[in-house]
Amino acid sequence: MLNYSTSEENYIKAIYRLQGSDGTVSTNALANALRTKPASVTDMMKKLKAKKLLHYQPYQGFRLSQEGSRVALGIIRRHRLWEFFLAEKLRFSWDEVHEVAEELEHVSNKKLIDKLDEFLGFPRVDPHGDPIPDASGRIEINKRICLTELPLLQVAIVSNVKDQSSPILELLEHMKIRIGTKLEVKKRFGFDESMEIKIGRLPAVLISKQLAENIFVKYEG
Amino acid sequence: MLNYSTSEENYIKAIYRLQGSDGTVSTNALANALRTKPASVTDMMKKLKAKKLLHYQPYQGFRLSQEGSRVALGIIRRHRLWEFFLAEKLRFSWDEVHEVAEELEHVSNKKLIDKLDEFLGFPRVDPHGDPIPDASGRIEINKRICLTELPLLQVAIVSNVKDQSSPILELLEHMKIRIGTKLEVKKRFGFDESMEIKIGRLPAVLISKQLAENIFVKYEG
DNA sequence: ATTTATTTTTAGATCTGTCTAAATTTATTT
DNA sequence: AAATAAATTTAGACAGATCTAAAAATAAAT
Ligand SMILES: [Mn+2]
Ligand SMILES: [Mn+2]
Ligand SMILES: [Mn+2]
Ligand SMILES: [Mn+2]
Repeated sequence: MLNYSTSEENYIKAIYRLQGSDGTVSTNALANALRTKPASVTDMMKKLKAKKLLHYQPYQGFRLSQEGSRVALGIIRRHRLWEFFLAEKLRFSWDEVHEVAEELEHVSNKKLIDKLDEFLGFPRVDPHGDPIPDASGRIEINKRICLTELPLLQVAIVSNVKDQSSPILELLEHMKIRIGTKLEVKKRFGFDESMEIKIGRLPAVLISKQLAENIFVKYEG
Repeated sequence: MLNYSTSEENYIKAIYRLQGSDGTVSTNALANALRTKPASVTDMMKKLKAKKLLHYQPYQGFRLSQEGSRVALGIIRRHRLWEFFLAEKLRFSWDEVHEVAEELEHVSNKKLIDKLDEFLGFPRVDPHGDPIPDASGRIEINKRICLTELPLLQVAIVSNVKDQSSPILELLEHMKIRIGTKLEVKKRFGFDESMEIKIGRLPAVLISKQLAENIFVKYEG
């Protein structure tokens, strides 16, 4: 269990996110995600390769090694547990937690995190609906579908929101849509790809294509 | 409200501690406290002077400016609030909190700390009995005296323990002495400067000079 | 298959924080 | 008051992380 610098951790986490379920990540994509320059990425890739955290051949992109993925899941665990703590215990709103967790995630004391997990009651998802890896790095990969693909009249539960910024939160709160909300799509309109949805017994409302694209749902409770 | 690096913050905090109530701190003393080298201290002092955080003339030692003290109190506030959180909410023991707080203290988000303070119920002292500065940097300077100077038969309350390591905790727990414990000194023995103390209605016990020197008490409740 | 455009890497610089070894200043002794 | 000792600063080096500008490799277009 070596320790990695804040910078190394930010690179590892970004690669994990970009590579999805086993893709390869390019220098430019990573530089863009981290708001840094391609030359800096190449430098860091050499360092992380030397530490055996990723596979990398010059010009061929990179992907995390098994150890790299393990490290990434540890960072994501810390990030999401802190987000849960901030939202649940300190009453931060949904769009404020990410920024603070971005710093707290780098305090990597195993006991701290495991005790925090226990204190929080072993939460399964963070305030954005993203799953929290457990102490051994296991993460539940529940199959979510985008609201744009949910069959008509099929009841589903909001499990996740892609964009996690302040403006979308404002809209979702106004629409009374949050993680865990049950809803169904009544009708889709081809003209602007807007759709009419019904939440519980509330009157049906219309939501835009842009909003629907950011809402992910799952079946059952 | 500028932001300072972890390194700068560690220097500022150490100077604050060493200078006590307005003394001047020497290069060697600071190097020793931070387990670094005198040359590194001189380098950093130049930087902190340029940022107007301290007064410093070469060869003449240094002391924090008003702004430097303000920054120091902010760091101490964060440190002690996290220590309280770790002990009270995550059930860390007394000697474990410091190390973790040493890292958490550098996450300097004002809202995070003020919300944490509120969540914890605005605690006045950390798990070692040290006072916690409030949101505006005020800190209560309660006059504590060392157990070695407490007059005989004078009841007092344990308010603070100087050494905060694991071995002293073990001994204090065995003796049933903790922050808030009421006790009085029954007798002092010149031979080894040990003393007999009485805690509440428990039978009197003997404690060593070394232990007494690390216990600080205050009068009244 | 060349040429052109894009992506990626290298070369060289800068900034922070640290170190060792040498020089300088201040304090202490004789 | 000199000489010696101790404390402090300077000089020069190095590692981590970043950048700009130039070179090299790969991909796309003609
Ligand atoms: Mn981060
Ligand atoms: Mn999240
Ligand atoms: Mn620290
Ligand atoms: Mn403390």
